[in-house]
Amino acid sequence: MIRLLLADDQALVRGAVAALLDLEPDLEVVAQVGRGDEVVDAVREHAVDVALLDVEMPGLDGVAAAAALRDRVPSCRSLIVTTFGRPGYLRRALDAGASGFVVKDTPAELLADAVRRVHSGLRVVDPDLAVASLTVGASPLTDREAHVLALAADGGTVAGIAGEAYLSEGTVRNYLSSAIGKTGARTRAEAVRIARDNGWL
Amino acid sequence: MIRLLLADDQALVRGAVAALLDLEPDLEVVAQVGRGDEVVDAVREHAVDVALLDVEMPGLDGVAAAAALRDRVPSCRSLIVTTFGRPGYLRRALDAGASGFVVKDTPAELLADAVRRVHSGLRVVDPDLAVASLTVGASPLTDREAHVLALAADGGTVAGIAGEAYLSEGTVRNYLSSAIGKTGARTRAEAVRIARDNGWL
DNA sequence: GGCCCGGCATGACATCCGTCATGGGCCCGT
DNA sequence: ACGGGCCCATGACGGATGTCATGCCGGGCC
Repeated sequence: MIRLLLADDQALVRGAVAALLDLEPDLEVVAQVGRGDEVVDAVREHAVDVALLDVEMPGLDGVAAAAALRDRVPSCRSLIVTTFGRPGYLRRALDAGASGFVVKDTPAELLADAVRRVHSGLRVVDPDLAVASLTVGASPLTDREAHVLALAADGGTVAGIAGEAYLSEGTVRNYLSSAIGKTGARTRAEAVRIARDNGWL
Repeated sequence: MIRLLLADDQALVRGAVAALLDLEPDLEVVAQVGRGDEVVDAVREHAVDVALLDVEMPGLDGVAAAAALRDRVPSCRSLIVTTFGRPGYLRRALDAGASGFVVKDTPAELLADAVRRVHSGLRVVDPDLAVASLTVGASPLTDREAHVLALAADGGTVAGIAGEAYLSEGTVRNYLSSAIGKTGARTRAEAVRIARDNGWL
């Protein structure tokens, strides 16, 4: 009997996936959480074998939760199950010690198999996404560039970003210009979009 | 026996919700589609009583699918089930003849009840969202303003937007300026974000 | 020790953007 | 018929933005 934890901020999806996996005779959902920072405690308490983690979650995102599990509960394997198949997500997930990466586009029948494979020590990776990840490559952005770009994401002005980041306005503009150049964008907003789509945020 | 259709672009979610609802003795999922423009045909073919529609779908969005159902298969009721609880979505969904509106944050146990209520002719609306919808009000944006703002969403330059919309650059700037003013934003990017969050796209 | 890269900053410049005034055409309600 | 709202456009102005050159500091790496 494989003991599972579900982490997803959407209660409906959580419950539905639980119903789906409980149909399998060898799988058992023993815990559900809606926040990333509740994962480690729940995994410990319920002796979880495999944790299914969404990426977009409040508190702690799924990739960070996978890293926390690797460090603090190494007996539990992580399977990332996410809406967005962004190349950067896959890379970071594997770096964080996740054993698998599945997008929510995949047919429901394959999820149980993915869980079993992860539990048996195999790696499960969406093949299309693996190719995309190799094609796109790692993020060309520097830490500060990514940070400033993230601050620019909600549409603030340069002065506002400079205030939030405790930087000079000129420096902010330099970072933005650099990020625009590296992403091949023509506007700061386009750079934000490209970086988002690639998972470089 | 209530006959259901599921429309969601994420196959995994579709299958999971189907598993969840098939647990109920009086509910039966008889069709699943991944595109909005396949809804009407599937509803007709399988004599569906209630259609569960996601908003974000390729082909035709869930709200438009609900409107199509109202016009062409009035015997079938629509229940919008969506990720984003945006006030404008609710308003447009009700205008399109949907009988219910549920966000994916709600507990899984309530979904079956929502389906039953919709089937019996009642309206089901998330109460928090109803309040937000009244507070926020309808979109202050004009058709063209919304259109131009949507084109600006992916970070293009004014010239690019003007080209796509067959408008003068000055006109584009006027519409953007007007949209910025109406949304209370300080930047075009911020106006895009606000309009998105409110479902004014 | 030299070299490169990243973080941080300043200054200057051309361009783009947001705003405002103004005008014309169209349709709708009264 | 008049007013008002939306659609489309032009022109001008100030400020914001993107780019470039340049500089200083610190930490790896050969």
